[in-house]
Amino acid sequence: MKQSRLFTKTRKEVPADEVARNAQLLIRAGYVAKEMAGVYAYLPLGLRVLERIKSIVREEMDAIGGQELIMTALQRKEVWERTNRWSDEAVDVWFKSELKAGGEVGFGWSHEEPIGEMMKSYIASYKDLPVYVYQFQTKLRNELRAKSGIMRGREFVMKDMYSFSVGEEDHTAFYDATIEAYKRVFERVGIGADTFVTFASGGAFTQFSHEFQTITDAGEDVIYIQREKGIAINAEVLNDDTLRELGVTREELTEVKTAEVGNIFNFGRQKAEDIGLVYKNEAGESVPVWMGSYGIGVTRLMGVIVEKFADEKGMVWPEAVAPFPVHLIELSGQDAEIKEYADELYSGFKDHGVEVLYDDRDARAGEKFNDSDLMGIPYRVVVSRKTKEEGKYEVVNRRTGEVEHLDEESLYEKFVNARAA
RNA sequence: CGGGGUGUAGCAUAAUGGUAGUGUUCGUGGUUUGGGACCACGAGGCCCGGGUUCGAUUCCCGGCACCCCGACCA
Repeated sequence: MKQSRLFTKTRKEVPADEVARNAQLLIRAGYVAKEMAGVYAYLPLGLRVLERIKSIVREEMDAIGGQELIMTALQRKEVWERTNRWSDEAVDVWFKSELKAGGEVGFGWSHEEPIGEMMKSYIASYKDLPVYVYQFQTKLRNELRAKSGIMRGREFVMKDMYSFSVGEEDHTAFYDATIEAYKRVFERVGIGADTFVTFASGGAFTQFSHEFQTITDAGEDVIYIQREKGIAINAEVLNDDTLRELGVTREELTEVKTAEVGNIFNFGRQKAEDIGLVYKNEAGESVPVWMGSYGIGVTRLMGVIVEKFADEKGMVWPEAVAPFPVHLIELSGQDAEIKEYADELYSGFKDHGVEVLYDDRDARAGEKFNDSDLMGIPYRVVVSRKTKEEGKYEVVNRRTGEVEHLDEESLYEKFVNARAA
């Protein structure tokens, strides 16, 4: 993509109404635009990152048998009344509205009730199970206070998956498979080393739920970790009973600040019983389905990635989620010959299937370099009079600053299929 | 929801009871060209409603928005 055609621009000034580093950088670099408190639009560069993350999540969910669908944003009041979660006392983040034809609707802050309700139409027998479905959807939550940029908004994208199983054994197997799939997701997007499967409060159905917590000062949670044993405990459930249960002592735990990037809940049979989702077993008896719910905050994950890797110059995207793998910069000045030379390389990248953001703007080197640093594309390829005379292109690693000089073929080789690896 | 703070140009900011200055951005011209270069000219602004006042961007009241701390976050 030619940067001269990109409608977004960078800015030097930090927005006065943002304290969160992720929002400051994403806005300055033109990845997102703030619509209102806690609500952000995703612009072309930001959308690319979001889609990169989604495709990784999608691959891993598909790999464990997930089937993608998309539920509705508008939800029926009756469905939530059935589980006593329509009232604002029970759920304090509801957005609600009225139908002109009469009656009330809610804006989806979660989808476990509606999806369970819908599944009644498709699950009748043990032969219909298991079913694993997931979606990427915008959730709307009427938070009293939005904060932390895109890490905690009133509108955000979440991947939520729901499992429907016949018995505890199948249910637990899938629950465990999801933990592994989530680990792969966080590994692939680059935060695996600092992301912990964390014991957290379990809600009504089980003693614990599992959260995926990533170490970052920008987070809102506090957890205690024991790296060697791979154990992490949310501060909210840290007590003597928990410690004994998990076989750790308080002394060996380290306190860290984290952001919750994923969580999984085991509903047992309770949820299905509440909503009346039953199947006939082999004996012909009606039995509630075993259910689980599994979430990944996609936009929050993007924010966490920004927070974790940004340096003083701007963002630094891991290759797997970067909007482009390569930022091509031409420093032709008024030199038409160099411009043409750079254009050819741009075409060459396209011919090799490498997605490139090409800074073809009539701008000075400093401006282009600063913008490039801010945008955080993993590799910068520079074309100038100097590189033409040398017969090699300059390749700079955004994260390490390491510089290579490659000829055209080595350059293509470096980036072709780089993302598959 | 409790407490606190702020609303001035696209962005970031200053001053002011007598209609506002700077930086950046943007436009034009020129000199430049490997880290936001320089010069000239130009464009662009006081959140909304009410009150006090001869006169309000400024003071007062209300609203709205935004930010911070806390609470909340199945």
